[in-house]
Amino acid sequence: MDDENIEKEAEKKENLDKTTEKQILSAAKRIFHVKGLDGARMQEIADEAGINKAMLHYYFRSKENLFEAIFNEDCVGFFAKLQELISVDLPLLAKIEYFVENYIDLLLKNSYIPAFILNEIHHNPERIKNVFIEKGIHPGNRFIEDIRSAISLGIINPIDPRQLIINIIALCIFPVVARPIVSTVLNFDDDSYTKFIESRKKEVSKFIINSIKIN
Amino acid sequence: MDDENIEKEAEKKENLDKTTEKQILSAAKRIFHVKGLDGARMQEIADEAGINKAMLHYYFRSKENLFEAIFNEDCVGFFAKLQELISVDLPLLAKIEYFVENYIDLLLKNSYIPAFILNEIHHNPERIKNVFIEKGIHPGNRFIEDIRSAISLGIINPIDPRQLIINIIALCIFPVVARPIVSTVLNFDDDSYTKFIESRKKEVSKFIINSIKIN
DNA sequence: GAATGGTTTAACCAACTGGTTAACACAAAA
DNA sequence: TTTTGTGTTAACCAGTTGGTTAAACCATTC
Repeated sequence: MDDENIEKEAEKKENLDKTTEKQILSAAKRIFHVKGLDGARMQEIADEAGINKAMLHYYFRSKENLFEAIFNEDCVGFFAKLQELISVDLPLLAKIEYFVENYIDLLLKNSYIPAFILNEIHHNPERIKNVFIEKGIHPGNRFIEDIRSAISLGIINPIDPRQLIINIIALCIFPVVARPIVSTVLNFDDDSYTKFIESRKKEVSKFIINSIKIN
Repeated sequence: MDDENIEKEAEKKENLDKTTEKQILSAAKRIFHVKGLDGARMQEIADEAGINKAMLHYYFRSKENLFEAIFNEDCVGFFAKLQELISVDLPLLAKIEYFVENYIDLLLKNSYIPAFILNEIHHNPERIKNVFIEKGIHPGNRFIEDIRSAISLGIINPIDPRQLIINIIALCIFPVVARPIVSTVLNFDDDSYTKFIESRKKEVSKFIINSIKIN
């Protein structure tokens, strides 16, 4: 491969992130995340992507198709990451610490995603089933086994593993999803609220482990 | 007041619950709760109320006005109830038990409200500020004092009272808001999921108190 | 340099949306 | 009985929406 070819390859690779299709997807993501399926306008997405509205239909045929592309990608990415975090090979209590810290971090870096997914599922609960069926995602099972075994080993107090999992996830997600309410009620500005959630990385795992650990 | 008048008064009172305005409000509530502001159609609300679409505008002038009537009523009712629950005169740990049990009960009986409020605030965060400013709602302050005093009395472990409040509310609300996801992931049917949340009335307060109580 | 085929555009369209209007119904007041 | 004001309706309207189309563009192939 001579210099010229190398150059061309590099150029191609650079442009991969800027194909029309990817531009549409990233613009659509930004609009859908903020306005939701019903609130988003195809024209607005086209403007955001800096292209003609007809292009959206050329690449994705319909608004519903474009939306599903975003929604499914977000869901798969989000649940895959969750699955990855709970699959790390650590003893239960350390795993909980690891999970909480990294999950809150993930949430802070993708703060629109949880509310977006929750909203859209609330308006159309069938969607989530499609994602799980088509994409074959089954988070949780591994974690349930870890909890059962920690209970029988006398490491933690008996608890329904499903209740514990819900508790862990609730404590991580809620402050992100309810951010506008909580920060208003507790008089936080944007920056101090982010710090407040940051501090939950330690606080939440302390709170959970205090509750379940046998001394 | 003779018999005839008494009869008329009774009739009036009965019809109070069935005035056109109330019919509109209850129909609009059902539609907005399920479809949200952007997804709801004025025609659909009119059909649901069994009246002409022009009546909606006769009574509420615009979709936004009608929506705000519902949204504000829901918010005020919801936060007022929350405030009532945390204002009961009990020692902290008993208060937490009392709160969790009654709050989860409230959530189960109004299962659309939390997701509805969260969704609409996510699409328009300004809304919540209007509610708090106009209606003068300030939940939480009383509870924060209770927590501080329980810490200094050595009843519970030191914890940022705001963190504890968020934890309590998160543990109650999340399973209701994320119901479609959780019940799909954990393979619940509708009935068993309701029972699962019912059982959290005891589980959650146990979980919290285990975590903070000094033995 | 003509033909090819994927990409892009401006103009267009039918259906829908929130909102208006003018006429009508009807009970209470005059 | 007439008047008046509130409640109600069907028909209508202008603006918006998702979606289409036919022509133009442009790099590649022959």
